Amino acid sequence: MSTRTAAQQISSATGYMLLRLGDLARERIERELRRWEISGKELRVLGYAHERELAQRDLCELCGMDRTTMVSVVDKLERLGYASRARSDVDRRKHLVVLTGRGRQVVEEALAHMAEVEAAFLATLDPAERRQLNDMIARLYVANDPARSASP
Amino acid sequence: MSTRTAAQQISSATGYMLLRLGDLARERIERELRRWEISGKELRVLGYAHERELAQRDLCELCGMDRTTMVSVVDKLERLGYASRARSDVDRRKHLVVLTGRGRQVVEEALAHMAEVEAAFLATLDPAERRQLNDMIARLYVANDPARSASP
DNA sequence: TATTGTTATACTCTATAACTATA
DNA sequence: TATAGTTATAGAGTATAACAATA
Repeated sequence: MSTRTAAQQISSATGYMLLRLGDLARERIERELRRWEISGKELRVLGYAHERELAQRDLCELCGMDRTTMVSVVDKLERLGYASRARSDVDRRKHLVVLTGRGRQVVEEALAHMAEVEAAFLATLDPAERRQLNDMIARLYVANDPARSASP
Repeated sequence: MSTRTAAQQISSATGYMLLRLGDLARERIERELRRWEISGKELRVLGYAHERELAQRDLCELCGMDRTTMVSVVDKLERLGYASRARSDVDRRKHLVVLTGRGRQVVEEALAHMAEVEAAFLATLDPAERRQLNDMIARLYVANDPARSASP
């Protein structure tokens, strides 16, 4: 039997620490992106729309987002002048999300900044540890992603 | 300049992978706790109340939770028969949260189960890697916790 | 008939403000 | 006057259902 209290068992569990560290990373990312008035979710949409012209429906699949949520995301990106909707000539039901020049600039600035923030976040680890961490996280994600293990 | 697309840069960032892995851990934890009809948040409250009789206000501080949120948590724990409120004799404003026998049983069952789930979650890592991961997560949390760096 | 996008609506989670009772 | 707890309410964030336009 354990000599630790229930609260200690919870606080020291790797799974719970992982969850809390993930929250810390999220909070940091969201805070840093405020200077461009966007959330992490919105940056992800901008990132996918940066290279190719994609319909809202495609962005929903890529970002794992509901189509009604996507409507409000694209509304906001239009309001900020980062993107605009363009009806597809091929299929007029589709609204392609096209980044503006400012939108492209925001993606590039934000990604450069996030790389700096990440370096600061990981500064307590040496380069070898950072590689190990990245590798372990990737393996854990693949091993535990319900989407991958869902009956194919 | 980078040869990777913006979307690739986002997806491969350690910070973002960490955030998503944390979400995966949270989803797994919440799913596994459903068999006792509780959330991770509620298990944390049960865990702290397991050893000592604490007032709702104390539990709020320990769990980083608002007092209005705590009211609904304790309401639910009472409804499930896992805890009950007892007015403090010392300070009759305070409601001590006292676990029932069933509540104690739930804490012990749930913690034992979560240890199994965690082992499965980390199964892709060997024991040395698991220790390294735990150590790195703890260091990253301390280094990046806003609560610790907030002007003392 | 199915799909894309939109709107209106509801639901969950959490926090703010106002209140009661105790100190 | 301040604190512990409660209630009512509001605010994000997201999802469901019904609808319009198009295929």
